[in-house]
Amino acid sequence: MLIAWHAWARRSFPWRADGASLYVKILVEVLLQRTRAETVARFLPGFLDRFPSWAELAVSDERALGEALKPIGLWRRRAAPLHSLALAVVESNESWPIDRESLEALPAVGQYIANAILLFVHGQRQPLMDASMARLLRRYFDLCPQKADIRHDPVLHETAYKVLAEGDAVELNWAMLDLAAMVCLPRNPRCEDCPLKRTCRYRLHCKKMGTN
DNA sequence: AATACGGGGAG
DNA sequence: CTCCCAGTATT
Repeated sequence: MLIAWHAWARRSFPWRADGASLYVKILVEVLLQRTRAETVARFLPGFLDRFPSWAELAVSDERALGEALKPIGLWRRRAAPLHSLALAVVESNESWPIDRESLEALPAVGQYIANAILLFVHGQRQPLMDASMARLLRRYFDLCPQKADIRHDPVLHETAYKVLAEGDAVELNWAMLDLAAMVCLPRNPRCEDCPLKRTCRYRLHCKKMGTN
């Protein structure tokens, strides 16, 4: 069982803590883009020291924000959109849209972060569909991706919604992300250590055809 | 459908 | 040294 495994193997991050603010939860999703969670975990305290809220972020100098983001990379890519997002959030008095179209119209918000907002802000059963969750689902269910872009792959998303249909959607998301990050690795997956190895379709596929 | 963005960690 | 990382915006 995925949740049973996660109960003892779960990774602990500041933004997963009970007291984590909505600001921290959404902000980190921007910081986590193409960036290891452990890297963000180390970087976050100092960043929050300087930018503790949407308001502080909104009134900050964009160049200074870029400088602050340098240690985790993609700083030029993140600074402007993040600053614009902060302005929009303050302008709306921190009330988040509930429809996907409005959310994805926000700066720095794409398919993934829109789902994160629907999950964390509105409590909807939405998948945090990143590259690693896509890999996990593709392997476990032996899926053939319809699209090169995981964000618009109906098979991946339908499968994810089925997984999230029952139980704690947030915990299930974290469990899948953690399993993908620690066991279902991109190159050398540790299948022998996997809690799902009994039912995973990837093991057979793996032994017959090698890696993928 | 491809690419750029980016510093840092793991093998 | 190469590959990959809780993606997004642009071409």
